[in-house]
Amino acid sequence: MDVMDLVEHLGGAARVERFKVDKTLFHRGDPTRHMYGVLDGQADLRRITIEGAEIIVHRAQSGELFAEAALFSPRYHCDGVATAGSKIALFEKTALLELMQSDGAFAVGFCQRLARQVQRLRSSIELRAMHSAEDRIMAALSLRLGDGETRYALPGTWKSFAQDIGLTHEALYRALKRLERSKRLHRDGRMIQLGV
Amino acid sequence: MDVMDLVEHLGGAARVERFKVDKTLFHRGDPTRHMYGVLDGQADLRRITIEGAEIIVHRAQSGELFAEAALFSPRYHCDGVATAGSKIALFEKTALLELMQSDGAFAVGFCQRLARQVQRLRSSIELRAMHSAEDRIMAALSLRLGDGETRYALPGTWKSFAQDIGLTHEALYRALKRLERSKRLHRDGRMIQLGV
DNA sequence: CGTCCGCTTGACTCAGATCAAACTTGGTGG
DNA sequence: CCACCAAGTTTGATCTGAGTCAAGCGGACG
Repeated sequence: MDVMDLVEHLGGAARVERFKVDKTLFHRGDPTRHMYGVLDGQADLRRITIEGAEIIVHRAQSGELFAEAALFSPRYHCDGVATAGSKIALFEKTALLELMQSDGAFAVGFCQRLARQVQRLRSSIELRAMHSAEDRIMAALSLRLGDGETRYALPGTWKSFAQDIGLTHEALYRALKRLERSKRLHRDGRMIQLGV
Repeated sequence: MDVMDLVEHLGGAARVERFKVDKTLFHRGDPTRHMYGVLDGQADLRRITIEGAEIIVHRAQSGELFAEAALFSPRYHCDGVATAGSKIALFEKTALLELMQSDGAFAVGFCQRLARQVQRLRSSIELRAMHSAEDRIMAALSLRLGDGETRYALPGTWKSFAQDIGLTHEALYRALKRLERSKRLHRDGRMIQLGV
């Protein structure tokens, strides 16, 4: 179930809008009306600390839902802001909850989506607990590999991979070079060959 | 909805067992029968990398569910191991899915639980993107504070707080001292007073 | 053709990890 | 009630590796 499936499922209770950079989607404290899904672009959930600094609670990329928690809270507890020109889907909270109540299959599908999210996020956290860049890269790749596989095609750029695993691109490139020198990994463009 | 609520909801399809340290709950590749909830103790989800190293995909603490993804997968893709003497609830996958299908309110409640998880995990990741220990501490505390509050009672030990935010306890204590010296925070045991 | 962006490498810095050690605190059991 | 042990707390010294700033290369795309 991807974001567009959700839009179709909800029919009139969902709509797609375009937002310009820095356009605010909702403010902290507003009553919750919508859950959102990024179709294209990027959006941030932000909060202001006591000291006035801004912290990013979540940066949603294309294909991600965000503000799911709004479904279960009467008010937003963060600000939502488009951080690029973005195409974003708005899902009416009440309609979504009703659909979940009444349509068992839909509810299961939605849970599945959330469960996968949880799984990905947890492994991402444990990954970041590894201090060595080399270990982090090897672990991240191992997680993406399925079942005895030893080759992997990077879906995005190396730079975005660096972000995914919480490294600067410089640190990534250097660690990759060390891994290649010690024959733990070989790469050709975006094809990666583990071990040898 | 906490773990014990789930046990009651599921009746005969849930049971509670005790596991000794290093007792394996399930192996990677086994057909999925259960989702789990830690009542007491600790359990790890682990995978072995190509190079034979063990990576921890998730460490579940008391009160947490784990292996939710098992609900939607025919086989476990990690090993599950108790890392302490633990009391763990086992929920039958099929019963859970059926209940979710047929009982709308239950499905919504389960989604709520997952949504909160997602929310917490995301903010935890963004938190770890902050490089300075002081910023990390202040941001973490700000997130735990609700709405104009300025005092906070730490639920666990400082050491466990350090783990939560991805610092060593030494780094935490030092940063706390700096924060106190610069009057950005005051603490008395486990009571924390922000700003002043 | 020029610009943007991903890629790559270099030099430097510093904050947090690591190892070590002392002290408090709380709980257990005799 | 006290001895004792485990765990949390606190401080010190040292080191390392990722962040940062800087700069050059090359391919894609308008």
